[in-house]
Order: sequence, then C-alpha cells, then structure tokens
Amino acid sequence: MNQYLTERVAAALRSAGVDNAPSPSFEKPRQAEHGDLTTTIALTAAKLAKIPPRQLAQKIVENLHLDTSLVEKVEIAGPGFINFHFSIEFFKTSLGEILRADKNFGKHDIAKGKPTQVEFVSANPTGPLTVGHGRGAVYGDTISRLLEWTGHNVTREYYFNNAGRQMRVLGDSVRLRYLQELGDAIEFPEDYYQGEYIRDIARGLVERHGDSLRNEPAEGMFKQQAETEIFDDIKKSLKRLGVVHEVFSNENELYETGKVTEVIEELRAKNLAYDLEGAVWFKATQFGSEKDKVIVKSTGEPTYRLPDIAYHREKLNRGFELVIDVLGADHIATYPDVLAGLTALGYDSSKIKVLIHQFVTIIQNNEVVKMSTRKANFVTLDELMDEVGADVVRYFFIMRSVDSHLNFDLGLAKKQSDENPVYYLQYAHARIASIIRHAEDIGVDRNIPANLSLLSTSEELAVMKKLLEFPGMVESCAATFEPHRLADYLQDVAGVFHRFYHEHRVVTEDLPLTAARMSLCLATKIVLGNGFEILGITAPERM
RNA sequence: GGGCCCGUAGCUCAAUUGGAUAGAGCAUCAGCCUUCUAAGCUGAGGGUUACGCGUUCGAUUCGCGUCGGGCCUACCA
Repeated sequence: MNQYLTERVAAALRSAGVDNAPSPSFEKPRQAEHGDLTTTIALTAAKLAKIPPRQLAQKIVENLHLDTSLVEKVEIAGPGFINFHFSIEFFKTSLGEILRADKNFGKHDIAKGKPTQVEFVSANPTGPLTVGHGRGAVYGDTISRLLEWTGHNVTREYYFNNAGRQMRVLGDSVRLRYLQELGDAIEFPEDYYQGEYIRDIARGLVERHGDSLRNEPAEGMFKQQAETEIFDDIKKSLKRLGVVHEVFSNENELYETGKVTEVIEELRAKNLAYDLEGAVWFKATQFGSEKDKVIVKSTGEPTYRLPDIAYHREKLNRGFELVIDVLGADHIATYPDVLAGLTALGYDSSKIKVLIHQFVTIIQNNEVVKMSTRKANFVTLDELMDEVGADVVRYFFIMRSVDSHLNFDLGLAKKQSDENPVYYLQYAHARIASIIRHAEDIGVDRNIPANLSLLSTSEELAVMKKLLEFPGMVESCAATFEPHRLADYLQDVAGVFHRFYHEHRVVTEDLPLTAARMSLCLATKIVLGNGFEILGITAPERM
C-alpha cells in the first residue's frame, strides 16, 4: 500500500508540474480521524513548487487517480496534510494475508542473507552474570532476532579477554583459596575475588587433586579451571534467558595464532606505528583522533586496543558484511580507536556498527546497588530469574529505549510481578487460545471460510488496522536497532484486542459472524506470537 | 577542562526520527463479572516536555547556551 501510494503521489506531483520534488513518504497519523496514512509532501514541496501548501495538496489530489476499491477517501487537512482512508475491502484482503503467512507474517528478505555478526555480553568469566549484564544480553539477542526477521544471516558471538590482569587475579584467587582449603594460614587480599564461588572451585580441585597442586602457578590449572567452571555457569544462565551464542572467541587465541603481532607489523610497514619511550604508538591522529594511542606499553604488554583491533579485523576477514558490537556505556571511548585501526589497515570500518546501551541502575531497599564482581557484591541474573522468571527479565530489559538510564527496582519487580506489563501481553494471547478451545469444544469448525466483511465495528477495525502495522514495525525496529518500540507496539495490539473482546462476543449462534471473528482472533494470535518470538518471550496457551 | 547519554504526569518510561489535541503502566479516586480467562474493560484527576535563545509553515524531537544527573576521558580492561 505504501509503495502504491508513493508511486501515485509521485506521478501526481509530476502531472501537477512539480518535477524536482523529493520522494513522498507516508506515516500513520496519530489520530484515527486523520485516516490510515498521511503524507506531508505538500508541506515540504511547497517552497520548491512556489505554490502555497494547501493549493499544492489540492493539485496533487486532483491528479491522483487512485483505485477506489483500495482507498475510500482522500482529504486535505490542516496546513496541507493529505490523508488517505483505506477501504474495508483492503483490510479484509490484508487480514487474509496474515492468516496465510502465519508464522512468517512480518518476515522480510530485505537483507537477502547478508552475513551478519552480533557480538554481545562478552563479560569476562570472573564471576556469574549479574543483573547489570542483563540489558546487554537481552538487547543483543533481540537485535539478532530482529535482524534474522529482516533476512540477515546472523552469527551470535561472545568474545572475552582471558589474557589480561583480571584473569590472572582470578587464577591467583583460586590458588589462594585452594591453599586455605589445604589448611594453610594465608591472608586473602582485599582486591581479590571475594565470591563464594571461588571457594567452590578450590574445593573441587582439592577433591580431585589433593595437595598435588601446591606448587602450581596461578596462571595454569587454577586460572584454567576457574575459566571453565565460571563459563559453564554463564552459559547456563544465558540459556535460561533464551540466549545462545554460536561462537565463542577469546583474546588468547589471537596471540597464539599471531594475529596480534601481525597488526603491529602491518602498521609499522605502513608507517602508522612508531616507538617512543619504550612503547609502541599508533598514529591515531591521522584518523581524526586528538592524540596518538599506545598499543604496546613499555612493559611489553599490549593495551586493550591492540587485540581489539586484531579481533575486529578477524571478524571482517571471516566475511561478515555487517558487524555489530553491543557495548555498555562504559566502553564508549574505546571503539573509535578500533575503527581507526581498521581503517589504517585498509578495511572498511563502516561495516562495523557499535550499539551503546546505557547502564541500568539497580535499586534495592531504596538504595542504589553498586555491583562489583571483585567484591562479590552483586545480584545475579539467576537469582532474578528465580524470582520473576525469564520472560519478565527479558521484557523489563527490552521495554525501554537503550538510551535511557533506567532504574530497576528489584523489590518492585518482584512484588509487582503480577502486574508486570509482560503479563498484559501474554494474557491477551492466552485469552485468544481459550476462545479457540471453547469454539472447538462446542464444535465450531475453524476452517469454514469466513466472510470478513462482517467485521465492521470500530473495535474490530481497530484490531485489523493495528495488526497490519506489524511488518512495518519489524522493519523499522531492525533498521534503527530499537526493539523497545516493538514492545510498545505489542502493548497496543493487546490493548485493542482486550477492548474488542470486552465489547463483542466471538462465539455465538451466528455462525458466519463467529467465523469472521475467529479469523480476527487467529490473526491477532499470530501477530502476538510472532512478536513474542522476536522478543524471546513465551506465548502461553493458558494462564 | 574535553567527549557521549539523559532530563517529559507523584513514580517508571513512550512519543512513528520535524507533524495535527504530548501518551502508557504503576499509584489515587469512581464504575463494570450468571455470558468465550476480571492478569481484563470504562471513566476522572494529574504537564510551562529542566530553563533561555535560535532555525521554519510547524520543535519533546534540530542548533547554541545555562542548570542538574549518569558514564567515559591512563603506557587499567
């Protein structure tokens, strides 16, 4: 419909003698009285055409020649809006399309299988995933699902740094706990990992190896065991949340395969790296940075930039045409250097899209909780899921714009779980399932052809119109990486359905009307179900 | 000092990317179950969109400035 109107209006503009106008765009008016689609082309093109907006609108409308079986009415309003009202016939046809498309309704092939990588979570395995990690996990996964729905071939990837100081401290934390378990009187440093899980790992080592590891270095068995066990837990938590990564990669591999040194050598060869005071510097100033950046410290240890550049280069070498990094706001300053490094190496850094999400402030007992894995001061994702379930957790993290610094009140989330907005959505779905069961119980055949013209009340039309917005929502949410708008939209869908349900009985003795309303219910169930699929929440048949 | 994000109803947040009368949930108040699920529906109150200039037919949205909050700003990751 959008495309059809775009063509007709563009043609009408030409007939009206306006040749250089921009392509008209359409949007759904906020108010129902303003029709089903509206364009502001007369307002924006008025200056170019040197005609007052309303007059131009008049000329456009005169030259439209629309198919009246699709568009019932066209009117000019306000300063020069052109409003289009669709016919019942159009809605009927569209409803049929929803039912036919079923689980595919809303899917697009815009990206045509474009190889796309989404990297997210990427927390180092130093402890369990906390509520603080939740937003990135849910956001990254939902973006992945949206991209799949728009035809991307998505690889979900988890990258972690296991070569740095953090992991050394982790290994040594386990080593010291191990020695304590053996009975040694050893002081445990304050800035080591305080969590009970470190003791658990140490105890496991004692059980399997006795005291034979007494002289092992922290970097070996201890670090390795910690990484393995903690990672298992992280993967379990993610799976509970509905998040599954296809690929895990890490920093050590980049060193072992020589990818990191390759970067230095190539930069040197291009004269984009130099030595100063014992350190190696990257000429970031040649790529818009204010100052050059150190990539290898005078101690010989690389800064985080270097493996990050090597890693992103690997991503592009692996053939991804779109690479998405989902990062927390604390990493905002790191990626310009990475992009500059890739540009320096001759790669097209525009293929990399960095999505930043703001932090969630966790509030417990009216106090802000400062999470610290080191100090073992955190609320884990598992604990939260134990309390409220994965659906609520996912929905909480996705319902707000990633730009918002939202407050997450743990007490409120738990206490009000009955009134959580996610139940409003799921309730609509369960309600429809219940209607269908009822209809089947009393022998209504859901396959009898429905005469959709019987749907004529304002509540029925409102549902139809809302359902038809779904494909456009999927497309625009994917294009702007804003899944929260899909959550908002689904609230609307549930809302119009609840209102329809309240006003009209679906299953009655009037069989033709029953069939038509059943179709409306089935279509609503499809849209809700497909939306839930994208958000990663369950679609309950009963509640 | 510089950079990024934010400031909208009592609280938590939306607002179709510059459109027409700024909307939801929670909370408060008043109604609706003999009928397919009341985890629902209807109604009421609640706003100088932090503040000030500017850009234009039109600004919550764009620009500049002020105030306030969060996060960055190392040869830490």
